[in-house]
Amino acid sequence: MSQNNIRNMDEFAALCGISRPTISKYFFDPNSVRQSTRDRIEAALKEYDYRPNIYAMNQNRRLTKNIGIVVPYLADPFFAEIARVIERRCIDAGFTPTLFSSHGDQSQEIAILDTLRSLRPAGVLLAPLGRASDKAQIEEFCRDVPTILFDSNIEGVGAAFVGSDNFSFVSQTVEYLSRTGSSPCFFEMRDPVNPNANKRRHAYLEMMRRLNLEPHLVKIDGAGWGFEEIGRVGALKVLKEGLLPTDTVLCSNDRLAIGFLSACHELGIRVGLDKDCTIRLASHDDHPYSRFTCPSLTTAAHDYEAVSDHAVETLFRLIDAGGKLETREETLFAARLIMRGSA
Amino acid sequence: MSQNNIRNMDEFAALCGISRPTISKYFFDPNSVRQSTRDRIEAALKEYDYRPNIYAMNQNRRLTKNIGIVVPYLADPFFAEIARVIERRCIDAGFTPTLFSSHGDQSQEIAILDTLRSLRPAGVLLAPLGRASDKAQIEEFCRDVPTILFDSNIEGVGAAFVGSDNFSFVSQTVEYLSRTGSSPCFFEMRDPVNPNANKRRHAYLEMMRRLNLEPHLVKIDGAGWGFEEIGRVGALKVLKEGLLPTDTVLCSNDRLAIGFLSACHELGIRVGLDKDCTIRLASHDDHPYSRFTCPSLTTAAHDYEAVSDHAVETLFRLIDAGGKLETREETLFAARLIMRGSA
DNA sequence: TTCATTTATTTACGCGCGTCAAAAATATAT
DNA sequence: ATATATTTTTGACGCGCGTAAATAAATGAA
Repeated sequence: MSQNNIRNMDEFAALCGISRPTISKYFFDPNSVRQSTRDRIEAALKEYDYRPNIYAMNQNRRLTKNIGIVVPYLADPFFAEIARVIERRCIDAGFTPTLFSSHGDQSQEIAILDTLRSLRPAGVLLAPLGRASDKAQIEEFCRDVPTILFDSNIEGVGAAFVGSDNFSFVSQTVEYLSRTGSSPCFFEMRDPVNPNANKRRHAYLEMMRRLNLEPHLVKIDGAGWGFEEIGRVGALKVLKEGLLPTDTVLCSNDRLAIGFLSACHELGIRVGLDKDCTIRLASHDDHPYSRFTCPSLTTAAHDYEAVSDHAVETLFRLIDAGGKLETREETLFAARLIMRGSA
Repeated sequence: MSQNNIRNMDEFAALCGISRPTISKYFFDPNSVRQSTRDRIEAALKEYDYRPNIYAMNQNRRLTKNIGIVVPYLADPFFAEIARVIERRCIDAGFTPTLFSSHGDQSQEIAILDTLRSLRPAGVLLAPLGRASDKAQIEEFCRDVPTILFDSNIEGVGAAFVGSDNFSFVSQTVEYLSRTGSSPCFFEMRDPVNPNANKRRHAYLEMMRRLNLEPHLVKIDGAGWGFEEIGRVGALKVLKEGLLPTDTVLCSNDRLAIGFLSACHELGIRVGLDKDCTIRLASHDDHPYSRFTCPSLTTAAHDYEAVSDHAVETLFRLIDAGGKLETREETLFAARLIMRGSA
């Protein structure tokens, strides 16, 4: 590899002895130039390792190879993991994904949409903040940029939604818990930021009705994205004040459950199925850490791969279709019950 | 806010009745235009909400407002958290950070460096993969782009390094553990990806020497970034085979410790300070989840804020200085011992 | 071989913006 | 009021690249 003095496509074209537009064509699709031309270009590429400026490319392309990925809170390993899988799928398909985190902040989410417009992405995979989102802004963005929503739905917004079927999650955990022991109460935040939480509550109530069991909602206070701490503090209060209506607790999500476990340990309350355990605990999400808690968490697992794959696939279909889909698709994936030590 | 038909700066300038270059100047620094001009521009901004294309801006600016942030593995909450803090600092300082994760993959890390060149960032904050990094490529990148390394050092590469003082971490935990009970063995991966792990081992050996205690290294197998699982499997093996030389275990990092805890629970071994506990466990990093484990982890905490602040600050200084610093600075922050339930 | 047809390449212009040097406007000093 | 110094503004060009239309080359049929 010689000195990498090549600063732009013009210089590289000159070194090849080929006009720049032909080089440009090659980079868009290597098969679109004659084989002999392609060989010459690739020989030159080997010698001087030139790469076109991706942002200059995107400035003028009819359709870029960019994809925007937006998650509400990247410090949540759940989103970190799903982002990782999605990113890989995009790269494998020859796209250039750019990852953004709203960090739980509305103004941040709006700023990201703005940045995304500049990026001129072929498509966007957006997991909105949920309740905290500025619906109107997102709606407007989706009108301009081909967008697939995932994780958290906003009715009628975006070309499609890919997520998990909350009823499937809750029905399996409720059914399992009430079949194998006393019926569960539902442990959740009073004002959940995520719409999935509401769907899960409704699913819980509906399942309890079907099973002819009395439902108990245990609502705890707290705001923000520090769910473990919220769960811990909430559980401490509930446990200390004896407000727990049953010995079986179903948490809305794993992060709350992790906090709940922490509170139990603090109070010397044993959780699980062993003789000396007084509480059974289950939850939803199959958070990356849920198998390492003590005891490990019984939970309903997202089909991470399926959700990621289908979201990406739908986006590619949307891009191929020119940015519009016949009808707005909503795809929900069922959960898989994972029985571990906690219930 | 009227119809947002404004597609570029020209159109916006026409609507203002001001020349485009003046508008451009305004966006670079609102104070650089006359007050009356500024008022007219800002009035127009209110009416038509125009925003310049950030990537087109960066194409030609002498110095952009972009900052690249690269972490080795974003699904690790430690990096997610540090990235979050750094991102915020950059935004607050008027920069546009773009976050990249190498996902533990060398080719991915190299691809990111390539993308970063296209982005023309004013500066880059890079946490390298460590052992898996292509040192030569990173070195070359650092010659072209003002770069601060953080978390994981590469000798002589980059304008500065900001990280944690591993000796401070280990000396505090070793001192505490051996003062309050039997002396610790050191639990770590056989081939750690991260150079900090090596520094920690050396620090452990050195501390044990100083305290005149016999050191014990417990090395476990495993590759990749799934540290919890590696720790769990490794601990299971060690515990089952009775290979643990002492009842006090010091893990190289919290994620391994989380796996260790999980293994103990699986085997019915109680960890902590209570009467019925047979093992004490401590670790390093103050991982976001370490306070929610059961028992909560005694650990040596990074000063996240200080590391983030100083890294960002150093980068700004580097940018102001035109991309070169007098000498390569290495700043290490001391740890803070956090005593919790596990030891 | 010749002419029509297909494919490859080039010319010329555009994208959205930054930036220089020159011109115009304003401020300051006399 | 005039001359000088100091902003502000503008015109012209450039950044690195994409792309339509025009031209040239290669291919194939007769």
